[in-house]
Amino acid sequence: MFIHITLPDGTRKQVPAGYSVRDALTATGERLDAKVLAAKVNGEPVDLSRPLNHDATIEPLTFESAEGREVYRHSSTHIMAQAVKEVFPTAQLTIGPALDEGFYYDFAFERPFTPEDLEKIEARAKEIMKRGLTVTRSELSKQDAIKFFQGRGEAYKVELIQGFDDQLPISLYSQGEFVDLCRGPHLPTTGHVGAFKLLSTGGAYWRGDERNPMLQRVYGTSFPTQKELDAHLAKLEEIKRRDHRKLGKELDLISTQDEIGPGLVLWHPKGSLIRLLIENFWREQHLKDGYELVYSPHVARLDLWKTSGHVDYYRENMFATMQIEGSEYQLKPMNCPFHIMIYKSHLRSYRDLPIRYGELGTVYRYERTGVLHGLLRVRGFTQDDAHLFCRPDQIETEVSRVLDFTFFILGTFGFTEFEVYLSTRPEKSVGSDENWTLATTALEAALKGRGVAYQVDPGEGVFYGPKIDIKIKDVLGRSWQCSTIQVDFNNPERFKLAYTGEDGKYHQPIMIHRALMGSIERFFGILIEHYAGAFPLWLAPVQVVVLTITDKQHECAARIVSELKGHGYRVEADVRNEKIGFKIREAEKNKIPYMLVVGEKEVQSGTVAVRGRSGANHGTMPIEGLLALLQTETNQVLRETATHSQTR
RNA sequence: GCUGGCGUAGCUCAAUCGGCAGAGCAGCGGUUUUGUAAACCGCAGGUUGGAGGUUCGAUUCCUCUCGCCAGCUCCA
Repeated sequence: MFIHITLPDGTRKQVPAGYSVRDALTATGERLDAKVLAAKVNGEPVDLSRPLNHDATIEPLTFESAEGREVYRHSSTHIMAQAVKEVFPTAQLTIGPALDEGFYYDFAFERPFTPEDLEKIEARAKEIMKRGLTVTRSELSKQDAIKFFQGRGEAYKVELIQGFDDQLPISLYSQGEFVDLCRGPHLPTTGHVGAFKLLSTGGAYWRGDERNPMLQRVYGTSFPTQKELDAHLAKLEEIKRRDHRKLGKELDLISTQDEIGPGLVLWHPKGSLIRLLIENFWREQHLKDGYELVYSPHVARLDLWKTSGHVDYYRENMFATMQIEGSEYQLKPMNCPFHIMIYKSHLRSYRDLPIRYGELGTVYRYERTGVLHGLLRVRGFTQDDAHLFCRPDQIETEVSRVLDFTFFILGTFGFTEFEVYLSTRPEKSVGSDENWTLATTALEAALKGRGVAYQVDPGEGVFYGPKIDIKIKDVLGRSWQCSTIQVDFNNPERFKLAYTGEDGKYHQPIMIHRALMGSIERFFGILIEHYAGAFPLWLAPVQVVVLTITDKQHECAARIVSELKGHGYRVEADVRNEKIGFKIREAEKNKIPYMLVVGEKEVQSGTVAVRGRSGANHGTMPIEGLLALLQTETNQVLRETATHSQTR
């Protein structure tokens, strides 16, 4: 009996039934490309050794595809698990999946793995790769599989299998003495992994639940070649080099201090200046975009948060209340109730809507100590918050506006790639089906209307309404959650918000919560890493530094500084009794965009020698030339701003 | 919060077995007047995160506590 197979290029072949994928691919004498790791048969990833019994389309998988990499890393983690079992026979297997850039495996073991253990495991894993063991798949009934793993003392595997469907066979993969429960597929042999490295260890709860026992997780990664592995390791180094905690300290931008408390940030003058520039830009653009800016207090009566529902839904993340003159007050975890109260301060007409209140509002949230992280996760932070009050029929337009505005604001900071998620109704939620459908449809329509590609996150919405989350991609390709746009019908109800309609009757407005940068602290942390501390000219705390060769140029330097200051630039002069190399080194370390070297020659000719950050030589020019250079660079931001305003 | 690791000068790091706490950079004082990423000499800088304990003696060992780091969980 013969079957027909179809390849991605449209080629069709006839091969005997029972041929393996590999045989089918090479049936007409072709050589199997060494890069082929596994294959997708009728869309399902399978081993190359899988027998084919029916007509099928076959798509070979290589490391180039995400699915191919997953197979590769999955086999890599099996190799690591085998190494662990060989070196530490008492370790029990649990689970070990592939990740986007590597893999991990969780083991139940009596103690944490040490760096020395890691070396031993890695050495053994490499030896297993050299052995080139054939990886074979087998199937057992659920009962037999349980017996098999019980016999091997793998209690966690037994527990996993017990949760599986009784009817379906359980697949196992073995290589040498090592056998693991696994869906597969896998590489043909352990020799197919080229370059392999273990990276770190850490604790992880069994099934991710903190009530369960702590397992020992080992992270690693693998690539076909050492060169690719080295490139990946270099990227990890680059991430370390850009760490905002390190750069924030080195550049004297921010600090956190024990005496003040964890997750509470001090903004030093240079960090504050950058923040001021960001905030000024933010305010200007919001005013242009039809927002009204407001301020609200940092504490308020607890009753306010009872009304808003935060006491019921958010208490775990709130600081403790304080007793003032017999009533309870609460440090604010959110800005929305205040904006609502401004809305409520007088009657609103349908003609007033939409109303857009924006605030750089500082909130305080109690976060568990273990989650705090530099600027990215803190306990006191400022949200670039806004609340839009609108009629149901205005949701779509408002969301469209916000989308445009978001991409514009984030684009100004050099973020041009985004991941957009639409989160729909979760199980625990309030509100009518009509409202949920209305809001979700409006969000979807807005996304489609702006031509934004998005993914749906089912059930990931907030309890009070659906939302759009926007993640930005930084220069290293990492994604960061910043922007969120959330529809809310709960708070208008809780606070009894109303507007007078055309019909003279009261109607309930819809609220939209939105933040673009999310939190200024977090956004700043991301910016530091995105720019590696080398802020663009318009954000650099010091834009230009004048470096004198000898003290004969002091006067000239002072003149240049005052002239540039007159044009609004942030300039300093370094007239210390130091060699020019020393001054340049320091300016480089401070990542100052432009250095003006002024010596006898420049004084004579009335010019400056312009050196850009990282050594760029712009040559010698008169001050006017420099001003033109600076202006061109800052104007770029302004021009884009103007373009956005025109489209409004 | 949980598991593990780590807290020494402003910063980066030393200190053998429990035996006088040290270096580089930064700072300050001098010398040097210098041409594109570190001139030279000197001075000063510390209750070794905090509290308790063991010991003749603790940076070192033990207990507690605060903070940081990695991971888990959670999230702007």
